[in-house]
Amino acid sequence: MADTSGKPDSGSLPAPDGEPDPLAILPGYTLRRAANAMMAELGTLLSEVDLRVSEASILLLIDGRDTMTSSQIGTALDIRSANMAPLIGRLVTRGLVERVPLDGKSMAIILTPDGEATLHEVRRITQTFEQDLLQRIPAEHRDHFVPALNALWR
Amino acid sequence: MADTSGKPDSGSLPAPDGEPDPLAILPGYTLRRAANAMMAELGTLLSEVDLRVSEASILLLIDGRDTMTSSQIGTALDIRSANMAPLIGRLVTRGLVERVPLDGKSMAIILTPDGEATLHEVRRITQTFEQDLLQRIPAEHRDHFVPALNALWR
DNA sequence: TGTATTTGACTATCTTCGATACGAATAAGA
DNA sequence: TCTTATTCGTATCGAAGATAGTCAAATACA
Repeated sequence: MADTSGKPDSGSLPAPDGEPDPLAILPGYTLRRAANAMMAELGTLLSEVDLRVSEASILLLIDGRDTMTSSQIGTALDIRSANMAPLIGRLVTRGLVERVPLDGKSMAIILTPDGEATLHEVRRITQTFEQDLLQRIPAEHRDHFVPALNALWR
Repeated sequence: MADTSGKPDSGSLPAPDGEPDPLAILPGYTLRRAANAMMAELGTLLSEVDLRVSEASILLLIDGRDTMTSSQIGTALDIRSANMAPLIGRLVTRGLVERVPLDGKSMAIILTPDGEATLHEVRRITQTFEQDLLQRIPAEHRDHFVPALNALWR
């Protein structure tokens, strides 16, 4: 930082400020950087309720549904059933959801009262987060954001 | 952000076809899904040259520069130095880059001839990928995509 | 009805990515 | 010289995602 640093900084070295990241014009690269930055931020916010992004997503998804199985949740969120098991397991251990037998093979994953209370906090956190995210996007681009993203995976 | 006044949403029926993901209107969620989908796709494409996305990014970044240290690369790509070490190590092992002493402490990471040849393949792959990505976005949203994303992290 | 296939939940294990914590060597400053 | 900074690197951890495969229940069908 200090201009007296021993860094050679010879004439051939591009100035740190004058040389923009040449990758920043690549849509895929900016998509990755933006998603990483936003998910890191959301993760920090959600640490307040000791939940990870994927866990919070599950709570948001199953709210108001009482017959969603773990495999249906996995299909909706694109999480393999092998990865759903420990995910649901942790939520069960924490008393946020419970498994209710549907037919002897399938289990419905439903919110407990504690889960509903936590979900309330999750909604508060995510709504603030989503609002802030949109606010950072210049107004003229804002309405194009979600439709453009949805075209990439839906 | 939920549009409570919008569509009746078919009531309580969890119809397999008619039940859209209620999270799909959340900007942060769509950002994550789109980025995951795109990076998985790019990863598949780059497996042709046996490189991961982060490794290809490094090659693209250091091309034409001969005094970039591993810490400068890490700063540019937002990769911790602890994670840079094995990343560079693998590229060195594969003969794509080499470490050149700058001043006895710092090492410049530069492309080898093999690295330049591989970079040529990487450019071909990523250019096709980036073009395809943009093509998937409806034309009226396309020009807003990169500016909106850049507002989130730059 | 009886057999075969599919499905749902789960375990174990592997890979990638990112983050800390720490150690060694060099450079810079008191 | 001694101390502090920085740089590079190690070891290790955690989250997320993927494969392979077990087991039992549900379903399809001859």
